[in-house]
Amino acid sequence: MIPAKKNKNLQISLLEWYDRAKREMPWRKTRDPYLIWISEIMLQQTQVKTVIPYFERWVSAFPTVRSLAEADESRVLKLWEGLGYYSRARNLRKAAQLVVDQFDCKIPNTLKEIMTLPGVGRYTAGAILSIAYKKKVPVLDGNVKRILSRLFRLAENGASTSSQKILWKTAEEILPEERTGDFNQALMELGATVCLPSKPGCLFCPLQTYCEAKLNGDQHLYPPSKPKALSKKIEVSAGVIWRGGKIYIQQRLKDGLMADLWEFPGGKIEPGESPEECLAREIREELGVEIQIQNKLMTIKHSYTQFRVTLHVYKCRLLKGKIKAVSCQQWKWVDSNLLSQFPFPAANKRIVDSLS
DNA sequence: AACACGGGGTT
DNA sequence: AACCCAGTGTT
Repeated sequence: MIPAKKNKNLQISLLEWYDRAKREMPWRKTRDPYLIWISEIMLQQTQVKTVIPYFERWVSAFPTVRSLAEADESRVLKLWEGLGYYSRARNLRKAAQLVVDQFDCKIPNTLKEIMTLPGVGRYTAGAILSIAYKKKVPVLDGNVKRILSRLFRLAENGASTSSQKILWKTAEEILPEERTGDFNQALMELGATVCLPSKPGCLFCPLQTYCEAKLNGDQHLYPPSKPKALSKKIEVSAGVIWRGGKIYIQQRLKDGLMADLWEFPGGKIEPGESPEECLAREIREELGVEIQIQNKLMTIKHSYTQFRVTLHVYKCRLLKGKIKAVSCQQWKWVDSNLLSQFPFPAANKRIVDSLS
């Protein structure tokens, strides 16, 4: 809980700052729910500067919900051209038709109803209700998350569901009774112009005397950075080749990634290739033999620093050919209960564990 | 909870 | 080049 007095003072300071420092934006000259709605959709993941010309053109082309509802989709998309996330435009048109048909041409003014419109999630719903209808409803976007995290030293970055929940709750608690729409916009404005992600301008911040992170001098620690996105995903096949009670393994080259470790043969699945096709190809290329795939043993997901690997593991046997391994230091046929003596990379280790 | 969706700005 | 951004819908 936020102490009532602190909350009140903080609200006053922020609103004073907003009145003084807010930037001019076309949608700040209106309280038409339709126009507020359009602006909020356009502003999703899109910067103000980019949105302004699109908004102006849109208002001229579709000044009312009805004009949008009656427009051809191709014309709507043409106006959106270059703005990205095109489903926003398609949803906007669909939602406009819903508003005309089911809500008597009026943008709904309750959270429950407005969120039935395609493209309107909790953020957008909160923005429209608070700005256009003066309802006391919070918003939570990237800016507000960052500010709340710093203001209350919340170790939340919004990554998990529970973290989201805490942030929404806080966004609600902090809300003033009056001027809720301005207050919400003020939070976002502060996040966009002062409380920046990397270099927060605390010296110019109207909330500097309330901000727990600033008071502790550790504002740079909030919000805690999200775990690095595991950008690249790769799919790999590996084969457990049995011959007379023994299993084939090979030792990786002495340089490079996971040097000198042992592994099961296999490789990366190429586009359009099935895991089985991949395995047969890789073994043909690396060992010079043909194999028969008997059955799938397991699927392993494993994260490396730079990759997230899905490893498809198959039990196989040799069909024909004599093994002559390339791109490995040496190879061995090993009794399954001796496999664990050899060092394997983590993902391969899980195959070993299942075999012994 | 992870992912796709897009383009532009920042580091 | 990676990361971030006034998010939402789908799986």
